[in-house]
Amino acid sequence: MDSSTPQQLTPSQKQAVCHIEGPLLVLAGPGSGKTRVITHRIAALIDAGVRPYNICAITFTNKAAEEMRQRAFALGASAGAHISTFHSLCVRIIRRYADKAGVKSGFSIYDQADQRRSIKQAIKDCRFDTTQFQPARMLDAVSALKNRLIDAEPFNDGADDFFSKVLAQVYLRYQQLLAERNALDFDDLLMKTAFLLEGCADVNADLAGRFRFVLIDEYQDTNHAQYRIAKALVARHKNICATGDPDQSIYRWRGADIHNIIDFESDWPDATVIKLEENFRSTPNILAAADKLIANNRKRKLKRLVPTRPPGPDIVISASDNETAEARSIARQIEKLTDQGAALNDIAVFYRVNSMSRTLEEAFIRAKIPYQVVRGVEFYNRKEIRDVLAYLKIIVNPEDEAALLRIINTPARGLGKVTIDRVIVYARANRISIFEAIKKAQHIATLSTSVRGRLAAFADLFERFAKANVGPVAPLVKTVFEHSGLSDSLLAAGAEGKEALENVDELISAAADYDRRADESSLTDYLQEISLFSDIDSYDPVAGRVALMTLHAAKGLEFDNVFIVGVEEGLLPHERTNSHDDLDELEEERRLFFVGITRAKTNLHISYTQYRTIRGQLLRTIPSQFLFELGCRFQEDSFDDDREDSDDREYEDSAESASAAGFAVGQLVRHRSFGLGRVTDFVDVGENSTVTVKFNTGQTKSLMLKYANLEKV
DNA sequence: CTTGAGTTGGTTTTT
DNA sequence: CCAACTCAAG
Repeated sequence: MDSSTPQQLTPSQKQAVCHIEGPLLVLAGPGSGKTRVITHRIAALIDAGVRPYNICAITFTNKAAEEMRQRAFALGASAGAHISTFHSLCVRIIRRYADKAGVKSGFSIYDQADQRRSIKQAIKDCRFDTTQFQPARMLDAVSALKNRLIDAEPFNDGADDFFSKVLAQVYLRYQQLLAERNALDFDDLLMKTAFLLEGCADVNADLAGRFRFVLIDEYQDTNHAQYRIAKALVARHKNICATGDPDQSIYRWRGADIHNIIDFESDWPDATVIKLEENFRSTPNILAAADKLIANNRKRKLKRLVPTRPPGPDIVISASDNETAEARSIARQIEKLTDQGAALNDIAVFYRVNSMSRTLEEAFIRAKIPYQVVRGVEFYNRKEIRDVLAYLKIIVNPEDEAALLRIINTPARGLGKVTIDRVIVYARANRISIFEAIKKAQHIATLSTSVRGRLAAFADLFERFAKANVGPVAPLVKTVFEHSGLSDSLLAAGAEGKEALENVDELISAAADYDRRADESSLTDYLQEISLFSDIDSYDPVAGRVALMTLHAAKGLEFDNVFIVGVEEGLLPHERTNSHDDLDELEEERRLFFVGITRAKTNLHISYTQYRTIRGQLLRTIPSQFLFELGCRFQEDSFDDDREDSDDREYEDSAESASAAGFAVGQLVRHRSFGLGRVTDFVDVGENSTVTVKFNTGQTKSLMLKYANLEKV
């Protein structure tokens, strides 16, 4: 992604590459060639005689890990260094020391949906009301505790107020449920690993002994658990190299602790700190705006943005009436860019929430602009995919009740709620798993003969799947899909099931990809790998399509042309952040905008609308406070541009009122978007008359009378 | 036991 | 607005 970085390393980059022994913090601003520094450093370590086996590099996403592997390899660093995300590293450690971690190696990794079901179950089991104690809230609380490495028992011991006591019980039960199901959630992966490293001398000796050099990227987004893991890993050799940028910390809400990077120097008193302040990516105007914006944050480590590129085009800030007009306007500008020779790969559109992609997609489809929505987990969240995966999970982990309950009657096979309840009662009474109980269906007195037969057939199905679970994964996925009856039920659904069928085909090809890539295919490994799949992993930078993604997903990327849409109060900063009373949250939203802005190399286009439909309701919106912090002039002609070839009804019927009469200077007028204003100029040239209005918002606009829909007041 | 209509409630960002 | 849930009819 660092294509803009010059060939030669700069002095400070070289310094960061060549520093070998001892703790090192690289404070790297956006576009400073940080990735290059890390890969060069890996190569330099190996040049200096370090065995790749002794190097551990930790990245933020699988994508970044894959890229780093390739880049290090290209620099001549032979394979063998461990390069992965925190979570993948944890899975490997836990699998190796499964006994000590208290799981079986085929453990399931619970994603958000599985976690929700389980916590809800836990709340019910504890006889609490799920409306009073919302599952999502409880899950957040549990997650926060795990991120701080507070396990259920110690938390329970220390719980003194009412809510803590409730939470403690739910937390205990939740952990119990996961243990029964041989499952770990994302936070468990980190917590278990931290406990293994800190509590088991031999595990620690093994890993801290092996990794002589540990490199951690995006250190500003590490949470406390990750911090403790890192600390334990480098305890022996003390060769930690952390890189990051406090100004790009955007994951506070999921436990990231900015103090990890802010306090690095007090944490490691003999640390060397190198700042990479030169920016090789963006034009000076973009950097100036980014710098002015981020200067509004109080909690930061001061760092400059030093431009190295020649000046480029102005940043464009434009307004549209509504999100449809905004999307159309962007489509039009993309067409203009491609006409001028821009590649679609070099164009990206960022937004705050995923739901905003839809309007853009519709506009791009109409304009026939190829695009890709970067949202990887979406695919794995599809019903049909989750169903197939549930079958696969049960093959490696029959105790995974979340998976089992999901598909026991999918497709419908006459095993409804009543039957399942009876099986569960039997299972609990005999202290066996539901899957075991199904196998013993003939002993369950409460069941009819026909139901017993159906349960036996179900158990038999998995008997056969287990036998087929050898070698490559793809053929097994196919077998499961066909023999489970899922295939038939989708075929029976006709046109409705067509898309689902195609998705499953895609899943099978993805599995085949895995088979090709893996040294040794195993279903366990495959399932754990895709559980850790991230949104950005689905991004294909050479696809020849415009990239659409959230601001969060944009981290680490760069594009020649960047559009940031919906920069409005309530959206950015987002209303759910309580940014009114919580300064920290407001600052995080500002950093998010900062990240978006600094992805742009040459053209940056920021837009907001006057009206936006949110959850089906048309709302009046106001420009984000952040816009005024950029120190840029707002483009005043942006509305005209929007409307030029607009085919919206609302503009057409405005023609009558406009043609009715001329406007005198000083006339008070109302515009449906801008509100009240006073006419400062009027050029009467018949049909194409223009009127200049100074609006009460402070903006002055020149408008085509026939489109402006001005109302005399 | 299954299905579909109707209701309710929650509602950002993601490994 | 949408997903998850409830409940009654078949």
